[in-house]
Amino acid sequence: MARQLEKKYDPADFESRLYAEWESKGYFKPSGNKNAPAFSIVMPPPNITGQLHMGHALDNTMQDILTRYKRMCGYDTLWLPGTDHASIATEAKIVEAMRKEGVSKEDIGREGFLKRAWDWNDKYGNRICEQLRKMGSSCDWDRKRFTMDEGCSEAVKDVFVKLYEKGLIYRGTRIINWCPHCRTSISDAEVEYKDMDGSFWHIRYPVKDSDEWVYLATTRPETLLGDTAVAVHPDDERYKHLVGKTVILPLVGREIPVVADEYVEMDFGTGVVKITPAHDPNDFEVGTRHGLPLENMLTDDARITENYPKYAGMDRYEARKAIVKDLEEGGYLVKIEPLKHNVGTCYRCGTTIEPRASLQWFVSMKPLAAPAIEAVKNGDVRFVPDRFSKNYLHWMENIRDWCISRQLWWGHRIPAFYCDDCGELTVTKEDSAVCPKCGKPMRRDPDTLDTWFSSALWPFSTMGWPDTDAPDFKRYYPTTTLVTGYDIITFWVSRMIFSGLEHTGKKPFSDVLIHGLIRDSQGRKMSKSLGNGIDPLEVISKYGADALRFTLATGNSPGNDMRFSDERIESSRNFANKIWNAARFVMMNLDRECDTDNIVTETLAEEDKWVLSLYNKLIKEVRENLDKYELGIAVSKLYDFIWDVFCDWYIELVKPRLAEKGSETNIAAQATLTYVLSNTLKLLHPFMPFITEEIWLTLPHKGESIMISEYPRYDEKLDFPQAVASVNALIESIRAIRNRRAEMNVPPSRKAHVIIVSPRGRELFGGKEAYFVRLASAAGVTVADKCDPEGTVRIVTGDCEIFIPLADMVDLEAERARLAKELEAAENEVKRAEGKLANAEFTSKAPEKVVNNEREKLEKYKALAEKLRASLLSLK
RNA sequence: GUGGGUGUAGCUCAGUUGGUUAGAGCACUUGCUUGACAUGCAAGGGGUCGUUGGUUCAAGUCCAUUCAUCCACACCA
Repeated sequence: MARQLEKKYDPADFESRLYAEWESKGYFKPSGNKNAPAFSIVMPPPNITGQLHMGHALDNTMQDILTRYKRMCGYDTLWLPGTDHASIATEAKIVEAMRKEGVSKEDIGREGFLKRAWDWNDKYGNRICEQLRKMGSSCDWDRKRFTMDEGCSEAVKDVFVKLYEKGLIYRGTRIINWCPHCRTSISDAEVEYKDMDGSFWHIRYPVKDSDEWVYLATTRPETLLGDTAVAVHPDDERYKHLVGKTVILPLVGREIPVVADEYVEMDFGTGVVKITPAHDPNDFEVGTRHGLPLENMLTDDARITENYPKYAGMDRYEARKAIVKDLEEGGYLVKIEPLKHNVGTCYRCGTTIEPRASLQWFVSMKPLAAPAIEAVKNGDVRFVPDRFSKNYLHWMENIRDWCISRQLWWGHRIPAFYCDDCGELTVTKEDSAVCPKCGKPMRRDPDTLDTWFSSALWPFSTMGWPDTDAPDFKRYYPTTTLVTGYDIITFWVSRMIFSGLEHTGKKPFSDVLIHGLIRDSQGRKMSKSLGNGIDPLEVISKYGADALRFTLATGNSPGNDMRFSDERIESSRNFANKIWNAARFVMMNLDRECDTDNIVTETLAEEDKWVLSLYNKLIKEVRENLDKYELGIAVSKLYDFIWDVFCDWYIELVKPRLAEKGSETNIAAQATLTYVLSNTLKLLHPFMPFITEEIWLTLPHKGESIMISEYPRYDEKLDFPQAVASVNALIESIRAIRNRRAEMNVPPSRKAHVIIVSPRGRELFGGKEAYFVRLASAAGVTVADKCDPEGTVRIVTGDCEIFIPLADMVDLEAERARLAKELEAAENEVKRAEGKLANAEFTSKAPEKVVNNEREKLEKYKALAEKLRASLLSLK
């Protein structure tokens, strides 16, 4: 053997070494085999500000499992990595760092700021990629992209100009969500609503030239400054006489009209609503219908404007206090009620959003949404699990126009130019544009685009689009599967779908595999503020990447959250350790080169055939599970096979034969051990790439690496049903004997006398005496035509009876009780089966297989009950 | 308000198109220095699958009801 495994399993010994080898040998690159089907995934690009967290770890483990599996199945496989410039998050981070230096954005200007941002990207943008390497991610790093690299930027410009020319991007004044902290607009999707305690202020406005008042209530009294009307319902008899009249705005003295609008609900409150078109989406609509002026009363950082000298410069909450106080003193305040209401907050910084009328760029969504809805409805794009298509459709069907302009510097600058001279607006991909109308130089729009605008193009902008002849675009687009969490379906998945359809005419991917969140051991979200996050890198350094990946794959069912705990990661590490030691055992018993691609079946013992059959079944099931994205099920089957079948039974059964060096049976045992181990490692490789490679390379093997070997295929030549039945019977008997000995507290040092089996045992266990000796503490096995029940403990299985001469240890009373209990259970089964079979409905309607199964079971339990009865009798 | 998830052993969770006696890990009890592994081995206890009803020959699995819990979206000033 070229190399032996270290005695102790220590993943740090080999994980990074193997990764470097794989990468340097180019195994992560697509095979380029034109005859093979393509399989492609684009990695959801992590933010350049980000550090690897458990969410990334899960997402990338799942992608890597699929990629490695498909690669081994012979697909031409591309997993394309990259990073996202994350405009708002990155900008906030840099501004914060600058604040500590006492420098502001304005101080250094746009150029200076962008330089800092690019420096940041150079310094930290690659950090997360290094961390993904530690996970074992087999993505093609040579194809790594960045949302602001040249190609992606070109795609963004192209898309913007095309959509503008089609009339699907427009500029207009609308109510948008304004974050006073980030000082930018954000989209509807970026607003998080939180329940907060607030108050309901009831106030009254005097009607002009009358002693009447109108009573109304508001959660935001300070917006009174921006009121340009009050509204009532047109059918409201109480207020009909007021419509068209004028009320006087308290504190301000502005005269504003009373308008009639159906938006007002008569039954709610007093039926009168103050209308602040510049600071409320609904009021904006009312304002538009009635031609009301927009009165913007707040600055960018949510302070009162100079228009209201008494309050100017106060922030919105200070102003609220001052205004309430003034209202009270002026006799306008009626009462204050406590109220819980939902307040929109910025998803990045948590600041309360200020709805604000503002001139921004928008994408007209309705026309783009229609085909995106259709693609999911007709199954062209499939969500796994399916229930998420409902979320998606709900979002798409109720979609509003997408505000895409951001008052930030870090990002794709909007390719729109304004001529200050003639007022012309030009949208063009050219950078230094001259006004097409008057030839004067133009001023570029200072705003940048929403980060998600470029993310939406990711599946094709990374493949060379807008060049539709780009080789990657032609070969790997549309991609096969997108793997992501349910939390960004609206942000990202939906936008990729409509963008792909609109710009490439094709869906961006066929399947969307959704996973849940990783929670802590108490089920809480991992968050910085709670400090309960578990760092995947720490887990890797302590337990290894394989253990982390295995933990993330185990119990992974699509769309569901999972908890992460020390117990689970330890159990995964123990599994890795188990494999390691099993492999060491196999190797120390090898004295010849074994063929791991083929196995000669003629000389195999029954247990060899047994393990091969179970292995063969495993291949079929694991492949089926992986094809259906059932990663958690596949991995638990591998676990059970390796631990229970291969280690606990097969290795134990085969041990005696390993001592018989040079014999035919010894050779067969070595061959089977090696064959099954080596190929099971292949099955496991997508889940635990490092340990499987390290062991596989040490075993006899053909080829350079397990990761480019062929994934095992089901082979009917390896099915041996008779051997399976026979070895299962053996195992059942050994278990039963152990069980009896344990129950009777037989000390392990005490070998039983020779075990006697009933005649049926001759066929069942002929030649298998050694197993009983080794595994069931027997001194030997004899077959008796007629057993002496005196002085033995009896064990009855479905197939035969076993007698152990341990009479001196038997409490006859307890023995009888035990047999009686077993008999009762058997009789109950007989009754149940008989009842079922007596039911004509069952026998006629149930599938034949199920009925036959029931018949066999009935026979089995009848025989068992019969034997138990005989045993009981003989004890009397 | 609308939509959705979850509820299975003490804990955390699997359970694939309905079909043997419902599984695992951890925890627990008992016994083992078994020449691969104590990160281990063997044996064991522990569940009326949230409730009630229905469909079916057959329900943890499908339908309805209800309770609990979580989430998403939308929100009336």
